[in-house]
Amino acid sequence: MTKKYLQPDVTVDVVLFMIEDGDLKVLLVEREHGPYEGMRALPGGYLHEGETTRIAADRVLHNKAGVDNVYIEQLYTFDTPGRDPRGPNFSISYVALVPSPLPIGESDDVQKPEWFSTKKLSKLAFDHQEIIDYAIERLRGKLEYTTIGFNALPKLFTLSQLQQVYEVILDKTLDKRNFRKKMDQLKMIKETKHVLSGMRQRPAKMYSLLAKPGTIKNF
Amino acid sequence: MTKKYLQPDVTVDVVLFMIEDGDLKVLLVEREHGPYEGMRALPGGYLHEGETTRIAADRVLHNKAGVDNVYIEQLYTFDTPGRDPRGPNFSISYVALVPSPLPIGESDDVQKPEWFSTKKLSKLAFDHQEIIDYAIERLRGKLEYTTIGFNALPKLFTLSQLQQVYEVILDKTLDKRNFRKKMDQLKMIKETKHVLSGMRQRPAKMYSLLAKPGTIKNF
DNA sequence: GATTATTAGTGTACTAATAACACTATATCA
DNA sequence: TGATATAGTGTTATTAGTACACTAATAATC
Repeated sequence: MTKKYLQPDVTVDVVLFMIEDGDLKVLLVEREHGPYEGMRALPGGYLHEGETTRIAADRVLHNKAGVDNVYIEQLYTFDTPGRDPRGPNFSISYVALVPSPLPIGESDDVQKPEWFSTKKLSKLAFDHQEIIDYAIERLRGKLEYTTIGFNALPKLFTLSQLQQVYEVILDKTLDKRNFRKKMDQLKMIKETKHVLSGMRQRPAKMYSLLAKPGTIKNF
Repeated sequence: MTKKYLQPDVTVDVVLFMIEDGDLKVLLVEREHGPYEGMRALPGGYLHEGETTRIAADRVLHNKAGVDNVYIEQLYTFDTPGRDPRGPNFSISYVALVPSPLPIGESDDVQKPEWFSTKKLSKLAFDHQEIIDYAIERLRGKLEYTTIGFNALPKLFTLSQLQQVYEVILDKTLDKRNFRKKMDQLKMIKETKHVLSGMRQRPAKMYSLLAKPGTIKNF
């Protein structure tokens, strides 16, 4: 094919969220060279030959955060002209939500990935702030009608932990009794015989999700 | 930049919906050559130099359907390997919803665009059936919490027409009185002094949308 | 071992939203 | 003028959402 049409560079960027210390945090790396050197950016990179964007996103998550098999979905394709000063570039972005505490060790990547509160971010490289804002919006939307929120927790969790996931993502406090009533009538979680104890307070019952995360609707 | 990374061809495909005869219809063209020759496909094409995907989508709509300034939003980026037998190809897809009856004349494009009911489609080129299915899903989702549905109607419309938009997209019948009550309490439309008459029945009051389509939430 | 601090866990009453349901009004057509 | 077709209109019952305060069980402290 003769080059009559635009063939942009394709990068894949991942907005990886985690909930920690009652805060919604996002994983950022430091740019080592090129445009925006020294600034914080979303973990990402060029698409390799033979890769789908989904596989590239998995690779980025594995290399930068040391996580595998996490919830991930395609977010949006950003193609504003000039978003990369080097030339035409599309960012196919993905959102992911991983459990806290992280089950796997940190990565040995050189770009020092770090978690930052989404509430106080300094100026980021490229249009990555815009991408993060859009990702938060998507996360909030999906929280209302899917089981996406459970991805922020390990397999066994307490109702207080679950409520905190909702509170942090929606950025508002919820009533404890109403929240539990809702969870009860949705019949999506089941009590286990485990308790979370040793925490200077009454031990909490632990629950598990009945269906696969991300599938059930009608919250 | 040396070619170490994948630079796929980028096509933009548009899922253009319209409601006609109580049916959700999608605009398809006939492929004149290349793979899937003679089969029906979504209107689309390669991205030109200097174009954003959004501008390319507008161009496709203008050329294939003769419509401008319609509601349109990015849907998804499809990149399954082998989706185009000619080589690596990304389809950045858009969904659009246009009013019926169409305010503008048909296009003079050679690919004879035609409207087809989404309920009975023959086998389509590429993964376009998958794209349409996903577009319908998105349309249904957005109908619940945005004013996207109003884009299927002209500026003045009757409540029965509006209800039909909801019924056709959601593929279920709605109760007339409950629908009107809901519209009333949402305070998003206002009565005009126009009526739609000449239709072998009692003339219907015409209404207009108060806010900009696509913006308001909380349906 | 008694006291304190901390979070877990529970029910009721009020309000708002949704769902089910049938008849009259006004035009066109024959 | 009678038939037909769609417009337009309220009430009741059910379900979901919201507001709100105390007791329970543990760890930590003295």
